[in-house]
Amino acid sequence: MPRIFGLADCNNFYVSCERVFDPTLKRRPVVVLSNNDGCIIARSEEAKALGIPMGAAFFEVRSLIRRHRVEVFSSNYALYGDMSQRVMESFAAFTPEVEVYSIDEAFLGLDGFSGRDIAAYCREIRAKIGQWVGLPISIGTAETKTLAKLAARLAKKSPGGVFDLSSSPLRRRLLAATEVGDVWGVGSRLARMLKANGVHSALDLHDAPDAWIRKRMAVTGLRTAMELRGVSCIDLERQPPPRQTTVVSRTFARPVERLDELGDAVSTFAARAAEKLRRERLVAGNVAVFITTGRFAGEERRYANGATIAFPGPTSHGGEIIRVALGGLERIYRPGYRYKKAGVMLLDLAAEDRQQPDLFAPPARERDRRVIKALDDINRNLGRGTIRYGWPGAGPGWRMQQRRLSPGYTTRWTDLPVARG
DNA sequence: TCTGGGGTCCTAGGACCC
DNA sequence: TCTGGGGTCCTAGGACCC
Repeated sequence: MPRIFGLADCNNFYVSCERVFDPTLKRRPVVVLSNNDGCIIARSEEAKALGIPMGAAFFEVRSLIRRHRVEVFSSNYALYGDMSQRVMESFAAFTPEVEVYSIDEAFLGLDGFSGRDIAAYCREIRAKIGQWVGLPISIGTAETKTLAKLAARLAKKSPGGVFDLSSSPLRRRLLAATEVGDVWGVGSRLARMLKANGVHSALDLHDAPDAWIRKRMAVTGLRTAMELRGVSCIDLERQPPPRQTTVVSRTFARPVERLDELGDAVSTFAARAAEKLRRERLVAGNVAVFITTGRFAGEERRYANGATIAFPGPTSHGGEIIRVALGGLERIYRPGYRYKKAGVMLLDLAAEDRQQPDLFAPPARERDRRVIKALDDINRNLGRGTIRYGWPGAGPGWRMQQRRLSPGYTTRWTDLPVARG
């Protein structure tokens, strides 16, 4: 029996959430802004029609917004998260197979309903979500997740907000009318490469030879092509896989220059990250801190750096995480720059109850890893080239390693930000 | 002046061990 | 000191997603 997947997608999710709490916003242009009110992250249909692009900097479209009296909201993630949860829980009334894919999307397993008119069933789901939660959604259905994503795009423009691609006699024609870059799994880089090679539509990719796809797009690309052909390669994931990393980072409203101010920010980020960890009963093995100057600084001197530090043992202890993160910050901070962004990332997450020390990691190897990590942090921010480094006492003579580093950058082992043992 | 935040996966290539 | 293959682990970098 062929699989049938549905993709349910909330329309203009953040804007729709705001409308639930203020119905006078209906049929008016509305946008929602990112943190610091920096740029546009959600638009109502009316706002899209005015030509306000997704991701536009707020200051760039300010006059347009004023002229057309667009309603503007700062984002309210607590509200959106709560609304999202209500929608996702509502889906469970219609199928036991629900994969929460993002804050505003879920894949639904609809196999069991093959005997029924699938589109009619989806219209029922849509009506009930509208009634129970007050949010408009669209649902696309097909034999694979990739096709269901395409179907959901078509559903947005269909009367009734539902589209079943599995039974559509127009399938080839619809694929031909879909830009290859609009296919799930084909981003801007691959789209450019594909177009340069004459693959313009989803149908072109569907028809391309496997060997060519494998060579140019790796296995993920091949999987995408197979999915376009109706062969399901990406299954539903009812339980989310365990989290591997968590990040708290922010762009500052104003440039920050002083170490103590950066320290305040980093402490806050570290504390939040630690909270996330404890909420999910996880522990972290490493913490990374990073700071950067602006991306749009023009002539200004740029600087970006990060440091990764291993905890003595896996931890979720807020105080410890803050302390270690601040230590990392001190290592990478350079005065005289205008910093625009900082962040703290917790790595190597594991379930709290299964933590055990790694009994098999010899100390020398641990040190080796830390040196390489420290160098890679430098490396990542400076570019390519080659350096050699080592330290005395590691066997006969110095142990030497090679790492790529930026041209023109030289260092001696004594320069390295590590303790010598 | 003002340009988001948080994730995952795949591959190539080096280190290391036998 | 050189030769060499096979396997594993690790990382950066590049790609993707919302």
